Amino acid sequence: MKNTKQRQAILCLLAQSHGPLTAEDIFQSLRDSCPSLALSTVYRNLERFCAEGLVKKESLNDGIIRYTSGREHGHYLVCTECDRRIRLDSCPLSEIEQELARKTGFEIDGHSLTIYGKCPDCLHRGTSGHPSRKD
Amino acid sequence: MKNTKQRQAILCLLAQSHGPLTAEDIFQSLRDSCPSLALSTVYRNLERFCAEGLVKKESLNDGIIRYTSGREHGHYLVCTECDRRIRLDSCPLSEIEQELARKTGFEIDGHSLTIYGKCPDCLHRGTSGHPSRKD
DNA sequence: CTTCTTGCAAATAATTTGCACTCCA
DNA sequence: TGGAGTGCAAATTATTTGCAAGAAG
Repeated sequence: MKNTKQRQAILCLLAQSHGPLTAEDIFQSLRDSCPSLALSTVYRNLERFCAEGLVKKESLNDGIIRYTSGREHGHYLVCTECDRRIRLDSCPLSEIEQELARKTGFEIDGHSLTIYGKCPDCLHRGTSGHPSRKD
Repeated sequence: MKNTKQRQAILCLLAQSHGPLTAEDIFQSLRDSCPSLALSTVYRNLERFCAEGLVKKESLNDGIIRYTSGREHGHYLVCTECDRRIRLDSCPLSEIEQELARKTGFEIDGHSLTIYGKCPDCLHRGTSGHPSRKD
């Protein structure tokens, strides 16, 4: 895989980001540092990075794909009101996966786990809180 | 919420389905039994059902939203080659969620968990197997 | 009747693709 | 220099919306 400014910029941005980013997020963020960058290049490279395992896709049930730096294997507790996220550090699934592989004959590649809820702030604000997120 | 043919048909289909369905899936499946049905009606009702808690959304990282009958709380082991799914019956997360709620003050609403891998058939067929699924 | 729903068509939004040109190795 | 990579614009695909006509309570 060739090394280009665009690829560096995208990977670098993802590595520095604290949460998952959409293709559009990345495109906008790189406007300044890489003005000629095309949105299609972002998509193409993200797809490529996924194939190489450098980056992971996720989609939080709103149909929009978000990408995270590959090392960033993590699970989140996300607030359905304000989208605030808390990273969960423990991953209780490795044993389960081994068991599952034995039972089913699958070769397990990975998993996605997200827990949804309402954060304390949004709870106290009542259910009629401001709509800071679409879904 | 008024009771219409369309709504019955959609809910009924979801209840009988073994796996999550896309809006398009539902639209196609109901072609015969409900010829005048519009795709936008499917979307509108699915959205409505989600709001009422009758149906749940999920998205398997391909950016396409799938819907399942509400009771159908389940987790899947899905093959990344052929999309075959195996339902997992145990859900090891309830304890974890309780712990999490105590620690973070979140009110936990639910979670999504999907485990990815390659099923025995696709493994034996080699990695260059037929592309039966996009992602 | 009156309001909630639907169907249709047109509008968005997200993502992909074709192709000529550019730039890394 | 040659082929992988890019930008642009156009094409798809998924989803949403406006509005007049239809059906449920």
